[in-house]
Amino acid sequence: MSGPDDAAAPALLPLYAQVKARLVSRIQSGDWKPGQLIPNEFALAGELGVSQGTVRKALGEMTAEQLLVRRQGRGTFVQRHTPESMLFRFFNFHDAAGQPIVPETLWVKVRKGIAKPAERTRLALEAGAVVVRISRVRGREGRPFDHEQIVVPQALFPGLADASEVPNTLYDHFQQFYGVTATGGEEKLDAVSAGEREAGLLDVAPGTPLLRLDRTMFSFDDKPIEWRLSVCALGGAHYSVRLG
Amino acid sequence: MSGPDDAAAPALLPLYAQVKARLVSRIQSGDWKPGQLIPNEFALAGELGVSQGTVRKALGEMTAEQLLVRRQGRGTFVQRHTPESMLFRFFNFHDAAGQPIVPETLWVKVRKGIAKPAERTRLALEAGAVVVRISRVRGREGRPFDHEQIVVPQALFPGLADASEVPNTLYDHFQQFYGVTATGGEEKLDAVSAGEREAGLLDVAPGTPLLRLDRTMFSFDDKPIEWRLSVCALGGAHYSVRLG
DNA sequence: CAGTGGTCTAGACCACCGT
DNA sequence: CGGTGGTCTAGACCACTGT
Repeated sequence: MSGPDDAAAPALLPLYAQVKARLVSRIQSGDWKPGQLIPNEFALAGELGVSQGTVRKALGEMTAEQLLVRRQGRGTFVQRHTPESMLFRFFNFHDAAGQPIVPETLWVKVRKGIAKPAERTRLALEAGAVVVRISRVRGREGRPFDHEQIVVPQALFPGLADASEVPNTLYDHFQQFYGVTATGGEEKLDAVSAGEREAGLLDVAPGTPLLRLDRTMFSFDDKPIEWRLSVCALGGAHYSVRLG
Repeated sequence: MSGPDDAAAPALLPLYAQVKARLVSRIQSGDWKPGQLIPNEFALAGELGVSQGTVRKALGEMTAEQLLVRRQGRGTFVQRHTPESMLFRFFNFHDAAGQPIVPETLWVKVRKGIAKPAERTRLALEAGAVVVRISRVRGREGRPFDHEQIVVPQALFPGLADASEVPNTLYDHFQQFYGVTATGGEEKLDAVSAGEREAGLLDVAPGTPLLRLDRTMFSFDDKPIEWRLSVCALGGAHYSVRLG
């Protein structure tokens, strides 16, 4: 309606980017919750004092980043993590036939402790910060597939270490119970030999080649929320990457 | 200018998608060559009988797919593969410090032959088709890093098998000399033990864990243009993946 | 300076959805 | 049917580039 500079926005960004930042912060703050229907384009445009096309551009970028889901005829919703959507996005293993692998948890142990230097670096924590460490073995069809060592800041997930059990899929649990949304991550892969301990956990012979994954997961503003070190006995399965 | 249905287009697609298809085909056919400046938005809009905004949407998608490069104040250009851009896009290895690895070719052998069943499947070839097989060892700082077995259809790259030497970076060479542009690919990773032959080629002990990559590369219309099987002795390096 | 892509607006019509 | 997102248009102004 009025003009390009309206409210208290000292930014030097395009209007649509400022609109996007405002909408993202509404999700980040919990003002808009996962699964919730948000106002339509015209309502947002009127409220923010910009045109509908500008709102559309902001919503389009947020949809591309998987923060929103738009459905013609229904409306725009905040993306809600489900076990299925999380596996599809962040679990890249497929079997020999190309079918996605759905892992089960075979064994899990949760501890609490003071963050070690390596953990502080990965999770951007201050000295003395408390972390929750989850060690678990996951499998497919009852056979062990990978051993994961997961570290998260306790401050983000209070009570996680004391819960009676840890859910099989973590990221949807993080979102639903702690309001922490995983938005992306970085993963580093290499190959290692199974030592005595991994061989026992994964039921393979010592020396078996394993795929090792070193993953850091981020939320909004690239804030680290999880560090995960996995070793996998693939047994005919593989890790899939799309190049583009 | 006129309306939504103008020329001979029996499609049931949005206008911008039809525009995009036409523009892609101009690149695919070689009408527009890599590095070339293409007409501006208004010229294309006038020529195709649509509005500038519609052309913009098509160009935007093509830019997102790395088919075009747009530079404010200069114009829109067909994306040109360079050794650097190809490494950045399709070579995901980084050293322990996180720096991208730039490989050299240490050893290479080129042969010609009739496609085997596995090769026919991967490259969608008919029985009796001729393929070129490239076997090479690449390294960093003179030390062997990976052994690649590359298979391409000879029909796409005539004379490649008879060339005096094979360039270190293939995809830019494919584009520049054969007009074949790699647009994307699929990669499957797993871990294996070094056998006698790989151990010798990569200068490691037999049994050393290696990262194996099985890659199929595609051009326009998802047409397969290359199958590549690599085994890598990482030695502190790693394969990087961005999750999102 | 002229030409290009980048942003922003205002309005129209269509396709789809639930009631 | 009314409401939503999806498409398409026409025009304006800005920011950047090279001459």
